[in-house]
Amino acid sequence: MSTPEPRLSDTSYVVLGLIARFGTMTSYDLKQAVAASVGYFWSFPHSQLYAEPVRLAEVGLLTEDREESGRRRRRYRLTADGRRALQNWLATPDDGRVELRDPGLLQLFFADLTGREEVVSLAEAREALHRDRLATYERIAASLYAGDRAEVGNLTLRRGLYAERAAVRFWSELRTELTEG
Amino acid sequence: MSTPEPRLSDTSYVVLGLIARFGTMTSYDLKQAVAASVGYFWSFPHSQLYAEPVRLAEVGLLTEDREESGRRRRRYRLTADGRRALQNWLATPDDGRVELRDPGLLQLFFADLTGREEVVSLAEAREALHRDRLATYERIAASLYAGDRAEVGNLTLRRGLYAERAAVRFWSELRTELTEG
DNA sequence: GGGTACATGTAATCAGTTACATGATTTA
DNA sequence: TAAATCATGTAACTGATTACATGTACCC
Repeated sequence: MSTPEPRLSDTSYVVLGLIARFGTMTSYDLKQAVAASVGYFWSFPHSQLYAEPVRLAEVGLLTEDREESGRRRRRYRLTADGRRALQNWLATPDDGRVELRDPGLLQLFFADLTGREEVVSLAEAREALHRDRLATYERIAASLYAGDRAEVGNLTLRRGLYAERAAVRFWSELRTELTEG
Repeated sequence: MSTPEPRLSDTSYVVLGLIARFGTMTSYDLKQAVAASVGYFWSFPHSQLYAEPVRLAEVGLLTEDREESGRRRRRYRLTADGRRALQNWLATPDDGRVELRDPGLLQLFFADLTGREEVVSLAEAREALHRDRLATYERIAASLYAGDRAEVGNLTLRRGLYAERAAVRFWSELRTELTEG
């Protein structure tokens, strides 16, 4: 209670969580881990994965331990406070907004300001994009399919599958309606 | 080609698009319009709806015309350049990232660091949230249902319906699996 | 041994958020 | 006529994005 309650963002929790999971990480490790997992639905540039741990170390949620030799990497670990902050966050369902941020949807929202042509190619492009992502997720799922379906690692992936299927359905329906209508 | 190609964000296009649609708008009008439509899937604080048009006016995509009397409101209109910029954007399918930003999903991603209890209440909370939103969208859809299903105004709403249904399915399945498994 | 890609970081800028502030209008 | 709420705006801050910079390893 002595420190003035540092404000933690979702980004902070990504960092804390990954370090909690893997024990010790450099910023580059974080970058890799993000790219291979959360990055699919929660991405940010790697520069944040350098800046954020520094902040977290400043407020005592991480320890920073810099190599003396060669690359002088900074290795981060969780402190007791860090673990507490993380548990605390995990224990209370976040009521933050869920947002489907899709520039394509924004364009569709303004479809009335443009021609049918443009909307058709928008729908085509977006359908293709989501089919791609769906395929990617399905490949990943297949490769994981030794394990239990409800295993945690698979859960966010499953969420991705559902979301992508909905997206494909939407855009392809739209395309059909526009070209056959 | 004389001006140095102002960088336009998605926010810029929301502003340009709404002004294109309605002709003349104050920042407050924008705020209202956003809250009632795009805001559902692309939100930002009202302060940006004051700041952004100022920038757009500076780079010549809007004209600003300030009331002399009483409230001295700024009324914005599209310039020819503004319309061109907008058409231009609409004519090229944006290849920007689609992201499902959901803090709850982030928590789920770190479910391995916590107990089953916490995950259950997370799933319950999220299921409830999405059922709510689904209900809202369904009410809106019902009230619009005089018109054609494929009418543009309804399209982003339909997208919302699909997305919310997928979300409800996901979280309620998860809850079931966790409590019955 | 020169090029290319990976690894690691910093700096500057800019957009987004929070917070504050106050005038106008309605309502109790 | 006081309180509450709507309307309108600005300022300060901070987090995110872009861009730059350079070291190290590997590949041809």
